[in-house]
Amino acid sequence: MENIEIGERLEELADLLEISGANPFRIRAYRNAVRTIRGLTRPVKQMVEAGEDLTELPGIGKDLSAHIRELLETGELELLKEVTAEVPRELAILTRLDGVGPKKAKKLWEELEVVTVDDLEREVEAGRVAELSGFGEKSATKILRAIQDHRKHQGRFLRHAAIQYLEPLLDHLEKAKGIRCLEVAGSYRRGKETVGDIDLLALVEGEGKPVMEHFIAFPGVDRVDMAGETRGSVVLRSGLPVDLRIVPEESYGAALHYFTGSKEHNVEIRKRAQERGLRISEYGVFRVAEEEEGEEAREEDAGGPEEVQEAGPQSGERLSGATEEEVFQAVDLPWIPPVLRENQGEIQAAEKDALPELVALEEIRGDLHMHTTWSDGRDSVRVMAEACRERGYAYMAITDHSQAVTVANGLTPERIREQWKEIDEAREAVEGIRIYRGCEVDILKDGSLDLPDPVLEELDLVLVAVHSHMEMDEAAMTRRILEALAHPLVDILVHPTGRLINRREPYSVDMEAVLHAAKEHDVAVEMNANPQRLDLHDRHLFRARELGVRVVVSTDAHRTDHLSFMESGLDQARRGWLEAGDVVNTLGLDAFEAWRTRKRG
DNA sequence: GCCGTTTTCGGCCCGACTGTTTTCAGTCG
Repeated sequence: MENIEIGERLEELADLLEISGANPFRIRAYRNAVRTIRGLTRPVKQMVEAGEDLTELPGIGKDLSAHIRELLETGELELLKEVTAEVPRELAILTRLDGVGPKKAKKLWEELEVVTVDDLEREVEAGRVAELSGFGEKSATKILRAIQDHRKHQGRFLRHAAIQYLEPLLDHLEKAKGIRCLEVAGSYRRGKETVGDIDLLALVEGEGKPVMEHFIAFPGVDRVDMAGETRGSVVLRSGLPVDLRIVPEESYGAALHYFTGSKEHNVEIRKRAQERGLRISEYGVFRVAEEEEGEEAREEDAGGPEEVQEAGPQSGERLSGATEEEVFQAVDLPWIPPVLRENQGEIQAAEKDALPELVALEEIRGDLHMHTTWSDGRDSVRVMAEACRERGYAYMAITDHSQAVTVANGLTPERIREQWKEIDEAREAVEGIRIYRGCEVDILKDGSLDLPDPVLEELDLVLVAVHSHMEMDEAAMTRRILEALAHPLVDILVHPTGRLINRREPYSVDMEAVLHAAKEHDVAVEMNANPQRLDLHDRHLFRARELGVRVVVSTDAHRTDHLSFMESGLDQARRGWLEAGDVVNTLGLDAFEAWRTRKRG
């Protein structure tokens, strides 16, 4: 069983325990464990086989370690069976609906025997939900809307798409009176490949209310979910939910940190604050007042009308919070880049002053994956070369498809030789950039390559990829790819998992084995920057780095404007903690030339 | 259920907003 599946089972367990009313802290413990499992770069299975003690992992103690072992050994979990005997499994799905949490799901089930989303819709329409105590007309309407949203919008938004929907709103908001600063926080700022919603932060001078009114008056707003003094929430016509938070100057850094998240990172930071007698909220960093610490006990003891200072959000002595640096400083840490804030080791690394120096766009010296009119690209070799030179690259590779990819007009040995003439012409015409003859060679079903060795030998750079028979089982697919990696002329494995975000799942392949093979055969793996792909995933990149596998960040451009995908690719690379030294195409021309010819005598 | 410069008990991040309530529970991020 893989980490993902272990995480799913434990999460389901947590959901169901929550509905059944278990101790909230116990539930939190399960969720913490799920996070730990999901954040691991190695299969738990492997750790257990190697005799490692799982209780060494954060948030995993005796019980959870036993649960995980049970899942690995039997594929099942006794506790989960016991809980599902009491609470139907499907109820966990209901809590994914906006506005429906564990308490409401339980009530709907107990009072109306609602189990599925369809049941719920029927009961709402029959008017029975509105009659339940604790519910009402508004709740019922909200649930109905949540059901529609749930059906319409299963997946998250591609980051790339979200910013396009968002830009007109940003233009609109900047015209609001009193706005001094506007920033996108949330998972967008952390560089995530997809976003569920957009969190906007506005620094406002004076009253926040007019800004909130301006926000909800944006013509592209489809509906307003809420609009308070400091927080508002709308859904745009594109379906993109947008939250706006309005904060004063002295809180700006604390708010930016808080609304950037991740939630898990924030929890850790706040725990650290607590250990230091501080309280961090979106308002700033505060020293916890004496009265506050002993508050509970005092209330019980005295019980009188005595005036006790309210423990409001801004009580206690404000220490800082205007900048993010101040927030980190309060808990004795250096500023941590947003892309790392996932509580996956960045806090420990920051403590030891060992944060990575993340790879930057200025360090990229070439793009090694792109298509032209010779296969399925829009632009000619020469036009692509000029565009790459325009970006300041020192080198580039033309890598059209090979013959097996017929839908993309892949190149036969004869046609690729013709293409080389055109590449020669471009070399003459476009100065100041080295143009390599490459090819994205198909990995055939049996793991052999789609072009004969004599052709491969004449290429400057050999990329390999899977484009067909993606339904193979994991063992077969892994064998197929390992076979290709072992070929002595292969340089780069491109889009290694084949996923298309929200559209096609990765093919089943043992990525751990692939990365080990890449290391063994000195093959680089690609971070494909196409926004639909972003393949490899950040966890795999992290693992590649751990194993010392080289990574290439390339765009897979099919036209000149796709060359700008490099930016999104680097976001993903940074989320995988990559430094320039991990990325082959940061090498200068000479060093890259040395790498490129490492296998070519 | 986990964890420990509070170490085997007693804690566990913090606040906004809504709807259904008469002072707050539930949900969300």
